[in-house]
Amino acid sequence: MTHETKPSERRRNKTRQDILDAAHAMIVERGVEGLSLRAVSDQLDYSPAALYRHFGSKDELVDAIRAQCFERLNTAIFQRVASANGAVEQLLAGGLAYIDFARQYPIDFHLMFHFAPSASTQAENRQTAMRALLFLVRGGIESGVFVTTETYNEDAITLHCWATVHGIAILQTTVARDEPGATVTTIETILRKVIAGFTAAS
Amino acid sequence: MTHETKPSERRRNKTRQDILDAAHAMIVERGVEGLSLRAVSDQLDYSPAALYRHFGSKDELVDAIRAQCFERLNTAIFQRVASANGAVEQLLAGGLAYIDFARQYPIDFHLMFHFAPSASTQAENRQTAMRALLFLVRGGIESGVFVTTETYNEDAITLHCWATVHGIAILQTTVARDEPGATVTTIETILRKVIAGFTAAS
DNA sequence: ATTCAAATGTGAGCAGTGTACACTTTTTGA
DNA sequence: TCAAAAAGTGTACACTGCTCACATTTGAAT
Repeated sequence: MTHETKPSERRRNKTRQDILDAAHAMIVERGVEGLSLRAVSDQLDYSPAALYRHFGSKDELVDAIRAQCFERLNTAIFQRVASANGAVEQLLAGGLAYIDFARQYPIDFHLMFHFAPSASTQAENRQTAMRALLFLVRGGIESGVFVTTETYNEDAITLHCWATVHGIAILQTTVARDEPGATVTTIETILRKVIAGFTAAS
Repeated sequence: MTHETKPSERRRNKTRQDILDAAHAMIVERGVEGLSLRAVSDQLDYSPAALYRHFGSKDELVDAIRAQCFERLNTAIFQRVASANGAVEQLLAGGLAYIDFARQYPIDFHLMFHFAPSASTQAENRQTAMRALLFLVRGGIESGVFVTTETYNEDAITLHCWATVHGIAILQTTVARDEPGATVTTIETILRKVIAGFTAAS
C-alpha cells in the first residue's frame, strides 16, 4: 500500500526531505533569520545551486517547512481530539493540543504565523485547522450540547474558540513561559470557562 | 515646559526620528524583510555608514521602531479606556482599542510580535501593557464588580483577557480580515461574553 | 576670535547573502 | 546502446549589514 512510487521519485523525495530537515534544524537552532541556504548546502555536501533543483526560492523552502509544521500540528490535534469523548471534552482536548504544540515547539509555532508576502500554502493549511474546529463546534451544536443565540452564533463561537486558544498559545511562546498564572491548570480553567459559555445547562 | 534641550540635541533627535520614519515607512510598504539600510540612507541623502552613528545595528533600529509602535498602541488604549466609565466598559474599551489597532496597522502589529534574538525593549513594553490590563482587572475586583474563584483568580482573568484580545487581533491580521463572523459586533459580543464570565451578578 | 576636541558624515571595502546560468555528470527509459 | 532528462557544479552578479580610517562640521572653552 506504499502508493507505488518509482525509485527515482523516492530518491528525489528523500533528498528533498533531507534539505527540509537540515533547514528546519537550522531554523530551530538559529531562528528563521539565521537560515542560510549556503550553510544548508554545505551541511549536505551540496553546492548552493543544487537546492534550486528542489525549491524555486528560499521562500518556497521555508513555506514547505511551514506546511510540514502545520501537518504536525493538525495530526497532533486530531489524535488528542479522537481520544476524547463528547463535544465538550473534544473541543477542550483540541485546544490543549494546540497550546501544547506551541509550548513544545515555540520556534516552529512562531514560524507558522510568520507570513511572507507569498502566503499561499499557509492560508490553505490554516483553513484546514479552521474547518476542523468548525466541525467540532457544529457537531456540538447539532447534538444539542452547544447552544447558540442570534449574535453568538456558530461563526462567533468558532472565532471565539480559535482566538482564545491561539492567544494563549502565542503568549506562551513570546512572553516568558512562566507568566503568572500561565500554568496548565489555569489554562484548562480558562478553556472550560469559554466552553461553558455556550454549553447548554444540563 | 519643553524640557529644555540644547539645539544640538534636538537636531540629533530630529535626524534620528527621520531615520526611524523612513525605515518605518519602508517596512509598512515592503514588509520587515524588505527593509534595507542602504535604501533608507539613499532616501535621506545619507551615506549608509551614517545610520550607524544613530543606531548600533539594524536590529537596534527595528527595535526602536517596534518601541514606538508599542507607545502608539499604549496611548491608543489609554485614551479609549479613559473615555469609558466603569470596570466593565473600560475593560471592553481597552480590548477593542487593541483590536482596532491591529486592524488599522496590521504590519506594525505584526512587527511588534516579531521577536528578535535580542528582545529587551520588547519585554519591557509588553510588561507595560500587561500591567495596565492587570490594573484594570484588579480595580474591578477591588470594587466588587469582578469576582474571583480559587482557580479563576486575578492572574487567570488577566491572562484570559489578554489571550482573547490578542488572539482576535492576530487572527485579524493574518487571516483574511473578513473571516466569517469577524465583524465588529461579533467581536464585541465575544469580549462581553468573556467579561460577563467574571462579573458579579447585579 | 582661536583652538581643539567631540560629534557627524563619507568612501572604500569586506564577508556574506539569494539567485541565475552555462556547464558537466549521472540517471533513466526506449 | 544511446539520446534525453534529471541532478549537481562553478562562477558570477547584485545586494546586504557592517567596519574603519578619513574628512568635515560643530560646540565650547580659552
